Order: sequence, then C-alpha cells, then structure tokens
Amino acid sequence: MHTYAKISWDMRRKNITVKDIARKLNLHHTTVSRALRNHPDVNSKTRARVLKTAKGLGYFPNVFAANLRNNRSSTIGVIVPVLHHDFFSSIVAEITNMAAAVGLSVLICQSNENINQELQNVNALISNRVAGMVASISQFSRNSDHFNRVMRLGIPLVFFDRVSDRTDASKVIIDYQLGAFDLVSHLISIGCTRIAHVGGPQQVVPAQLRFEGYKAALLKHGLPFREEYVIFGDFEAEYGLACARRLLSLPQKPDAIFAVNDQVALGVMIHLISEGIRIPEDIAIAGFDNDKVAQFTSPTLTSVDANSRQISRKVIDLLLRQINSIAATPVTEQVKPNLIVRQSTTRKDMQQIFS
Amino acid sequence: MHTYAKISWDMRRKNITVKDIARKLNLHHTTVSRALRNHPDVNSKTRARVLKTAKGLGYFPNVFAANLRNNRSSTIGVIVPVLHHDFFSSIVAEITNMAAAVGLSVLICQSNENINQELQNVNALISNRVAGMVASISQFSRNSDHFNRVMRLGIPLVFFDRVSDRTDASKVIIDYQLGAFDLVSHLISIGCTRIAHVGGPQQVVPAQLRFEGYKAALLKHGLPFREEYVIFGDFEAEYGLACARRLLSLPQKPDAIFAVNDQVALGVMIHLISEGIRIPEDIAIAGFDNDKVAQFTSPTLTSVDANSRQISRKVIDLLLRQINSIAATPVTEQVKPNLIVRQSTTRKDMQQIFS
DNA sequence: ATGAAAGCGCTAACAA
DNA sequence: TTGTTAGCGCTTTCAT
Repeated sequence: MHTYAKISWDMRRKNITVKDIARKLNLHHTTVSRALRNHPDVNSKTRARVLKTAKGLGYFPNVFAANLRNNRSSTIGVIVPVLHHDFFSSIVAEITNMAAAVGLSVLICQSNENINQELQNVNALISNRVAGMVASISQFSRNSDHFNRVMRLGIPLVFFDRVSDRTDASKVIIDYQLGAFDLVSHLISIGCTRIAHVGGPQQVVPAQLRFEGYKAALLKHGLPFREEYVIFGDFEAEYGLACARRLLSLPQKPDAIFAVNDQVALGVMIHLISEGIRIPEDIAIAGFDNDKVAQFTSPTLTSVDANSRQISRKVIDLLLRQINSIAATPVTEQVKPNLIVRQSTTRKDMQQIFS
Repeated sequence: MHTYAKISWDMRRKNITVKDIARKLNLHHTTVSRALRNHPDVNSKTRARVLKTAKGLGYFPNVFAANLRNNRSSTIGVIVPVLHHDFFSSIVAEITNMAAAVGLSVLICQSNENINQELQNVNALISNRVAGMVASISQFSRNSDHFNRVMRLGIPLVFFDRVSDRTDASKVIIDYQLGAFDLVSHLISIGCTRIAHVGGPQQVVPAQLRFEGYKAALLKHGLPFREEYVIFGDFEAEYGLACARRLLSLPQKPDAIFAVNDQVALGVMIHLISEGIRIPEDIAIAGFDNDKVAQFTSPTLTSVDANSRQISRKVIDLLLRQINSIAATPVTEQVKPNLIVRQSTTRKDMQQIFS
C-alpha cells in the first residue's frame, strides 16, 4: 500500500544527544533541551555553558525525535510535473529560498507528467509527514482523487498554475487571459491592425485563456475578429514555422503575429527571417512565457512573463497561513503577468534606434 | 549554532497508528508492524487482514518514529548553487527521479553562491539526518570546512562538477578539457585552420580546462597557437558580442570561433550576423554547455553537452554504494562530455543541405 | 506465529 | 531555575 525505503543509512557513529551534553555538565537533559531552544526558564549562565558544550561536542538536534514528540514537521513537499523547465525550476528555486528563510526544508518530487507517479509522490510526502504541500498537477490529472487523503489528513495544500478543479484547496493561478489581453492591446497601440494568433492545443486551458484574451483585446479596440488569422496546434517551434508559412500565404497578410509561447514565436521568426520579412517593420512578433531565449533572439522577442516570483510568494504565503492555522477556507489568488516589450514589437516611430 | 524551525504544523487529526490497527483486530501492535513490513514470521492470513484494515483506516507509517527507532533515514540532501539553471535543474531532476526509483526522497537546498548559506544548508541536512548528501559547491567555496562535520558524522557525501579540493569525499567531475579538445578537433576536421577562442574568466577552473583542451587540439593537429586569437573574459552574451568585434578587426580574421559557453557564442553569432558574415561559410561557431538555446538559433549552434544524465547516474551510484557501505574509500569519476554537431559548424561540402 | 518489554531522542507537564 | 516522569510511534529483542 505504501513503499518502504529499500535503501537507507545505518548511522556509523553514535550521535551526540542532549543526554551527552547533560552528563558532561552535570545537568538534567531536559534543562539542556530547554537551553538549546531558548526556553525562558533557564539561567543564562547555564544556557551559555550548554551552548558551548553543544558546539564543542558537535551536537545536532535529531529532528526525528523532535518531530515525533511534537507531532509536527518542518518540511514541506513540492510536486511539479518536471523540474527541468524554466518555469518550474524558477518557482521551485524561489519556494525553496522562501521556505529556508522561515526554517522549512523542501522535499522535491516530480510527477514526470505521469498521474501514477503523482500518486506515489503524494504518498511519499504523506509518509514523510510534511507540514504542507505545494503542487502543480500533471497535464492529464483532471482527476485529483489522490489528493483526497491529503485533505482528509488536514495537510495544508496549495496548487499553482496547473491547478486541480477541487474547491477545497487553495490555488494560485496565472491570469493568462489578462496577459494576452495586455499583449494584444500593446500590439494595437503600436499600430497593428491585422493581428494573427498562433494558438496552442485547443483543449489546454492556458492556451484557451490566451485566445480569449486575444479576442477580448480585439473587441475592446474595435478590431474585427478574423477566423483566418487564428490557428490552433501545439507548443513547439516547428509548428510555429509551419503556421508562419500558412499566414504568409493569406491574401491579406497579418501585420503582427501573437504566438502562444516563445518557442512557437521563435519558429515564426525563423520562417519570417528566411523569407526576408523584417521584424517588426513588416510584421511584429510577440510570444508568451518570457523564456530565456526571448532576450537572445535577433530582434529580441516581446513576451509575457508569468511573474514566477509573485506566484512563489503567494504560494508560500497561502501555505504558511494554513500551516499556522490563520486561514482555514480555501482561496484562489490570481497573479497578473507582466508584459515585456522588446524589439520585435517596437513602435514604428521608435524603430530607428534599433537599426 | 543551528536554526530551529520557527514554523511548523500541529497535526490537526490524530493519526492512525499500528496500535489502532492492532486494537481493531485484537492483535498486538508488534504483529501489525511485522505484517506491514512483510516480516516472514507472520501468518499470511493475519497479514492480509492487517493490510486490509490498514488500508481501510487510511494508515500511513510515521517515518519519524521509524527513523528514530532505526536511526536511519530514507532521505538524501542535494545542495546546488542555484536551481534555476539549465545544468543544475537537469541534474537535480535526474537525481530526484533516480532516488525515487529506489525509495529515497530528496531534500533540496540552494546556496545561492553564498558560502554562509551553504553552511546553513549543510547543518539543516545534518539535522534532518539525511542518509547521504550530494553537493556542487558555490563559486567561492574553495574552503570546504563546513563539510568536515559531514565527514566526521560518516554521512556519505558526493561532490559533482563544482567539487571541493578535499580528498576524503567522492567526486564526479566533467572532463571539460576533453570536451574542448574534441570540439576543436572537430573544427579542424571540417577544414578550419584559424580557430579563435573566446574564453571565460581566467581564474575559473572549468574555463581554464576548456582553454587547455583548445591548446591541446591545436598542438595535436599541428596548428599554431596564436595569442591574438584568444580572449579571456566572462560568461555573458554581451561579452561575446564585444569579442567578436575585436576578432573581426584582426588583419587575419579567424575562420572559426570557439566560445567558452553558448551564451557567449550567441553574442558572437549576433554580431557576425549583423555584420553580414555567414555562419558557418565564412566563420564557423561553436559553444559549450549545450544550452537549450543552441537548438533554436539560426543556424543551430554546435556545442558540447556535459552529459547530465551520466553525471547524475554516477553521483547516485557512488552515493548508494556509500550508503550501503559497499564502498568506503573516496573515488573521483570523470564524465566525458558529448560533442553535439549542429549547423554552425557544418562541413563545407555538406552545407548545401541546410541552405 | 504472536505477545511483552524496552528504548530510539526529544519535550511538555508537573514537581521540587 | 532545575529535575522527574512520561510518552510520541515504531521496531528489535526476547519470551511464549
């Protein structure tokens, strides 16, 4: 029903304990324990002696004993689909730092987009008695039953980005629609009127939201929505290349292309450049996700940053509030992404400075 | 001397224990414990009943109690300078997967290139009684005294890439020199004879090793080493741009440029393209690190992959051997990087297929 | 095959 | 201010 570690470490050396310190100082080990934890009821001179000998003996508190005794833990668990991905690695990095700042350790798990592994991760974290969990679910985990027991055990849980549809957990989501809206509004503001959208898979929510934001911006600014300017597909560069070709074959070419992400935008750019089309003079290009590549393309690529710092901040805040029982009711917070304007969408009247 | 968690989780619910299961089945809790761990001395019928009730009650073993009792743990700790970095995030990702496969959990720590934080990480991991540690030290940690206590406690320790100079710990290092040698040999094999090197900071070992490999390859193939073809600086794209300018101003321009990493190579490429120089027809370009961008540049960029999978594999193997006391003496293993040939160094006679 | 006893290291409650 | 007692949940003896 649950996995036991097949491998473990038999400690070679007897560890120093509070009793060792106590013996050395002719004190009772409880006094030592109190001294170590800055309990007020302890003579400052005694405390000093305890701290000194503890250091001298190379004492390290045994968290297992403390956690067992206190029935608590100072570890949180984080589950992500993959770690080797710009977005997730920066979120995990930030969460780890923020957790460390308040004395929490972080157990990291990857589902590898596999719902079964996600279940295993959940079980492992429960067995590790984590103080709380943070999760971004795998692409195919519409069903989130494996988190039921987390809730049932009362373990604080916060989803982010790829959230489950359950209503009993807190969530931090990214307002992709707003991001797309801002981006397309920006394209309009620099004078584009025929804005095409190279969208992602139609059934994927973040892709849908970007499309919604695109439509909303057109509507808001009185531009017509044109079927022929919208293509749905995937998240890869090759696909962007193919779409660019298709868009260029239209009788009335677009004057801007908004790609569902930076990889696709890159594909689009490569095709346009190979066709001798100037960016942004002939066609402006914008991506999404603010991938590291966006700063290194030529021209540099306008994109939308998901604001991972703010996401991490909100995730940790929500989690800590739950851990400290400040908040019991689940809340959903939205993070507003940031538009990052770069050369690929420079205003017509500013273009000379980049030439 | 060490930090105590300021924040923790008071478990709301009484957890199900072996005693709860025992009570329900009129058994002794030790029998239940045995059944749960597939101890041979237990009636298979009894075991079945135990397993069933355990599942029914939603039992999860308390690892704190087990670990305290057994004086062992099934968690390993990983310390990296930063997580938000292609190389480290892929290593951590792979280590996490490999660890999970053998039932080990992973505690992740970042030093943020700060030696003080590195010390804190070490202490936190010791307090968490990790079964072993994996570390890539911060750029400025030439001194590795903070790992002394890890060794003294007999905690298995494996360094990788950024290794400490201590002789009592196992290490997995990357043969950067060989990687550079292979790369430059490749450049020579496609007909380049005037190969420039845009190097990294002169005091950084991996940069030195690449330079050594560069020189060795020239020597091996009877090409002259020319001072004016070598520049030392940093790891950023801007620097590559500046160096490219400088190299182009030489009376005899190079016909190939080997950059210390892909970011720098990117800077070089951007400058060359802006000058109308064709890659690789006029000048071939090669980077190092096999950054994700290398696949998306135009032309795609030849690079050297550090082989993170193999590094992770070796790190985990070494660690597990130590954890299982198979190996006591520290060993140092070298990983051979892989040359990834792409369009930026295509042979003269093959170039047409990419046009 | 099962039960009883003991203890891992720590800390809260109570006593002195 | 310090010491005593007890127990967190588990597993390893040893006894039945």
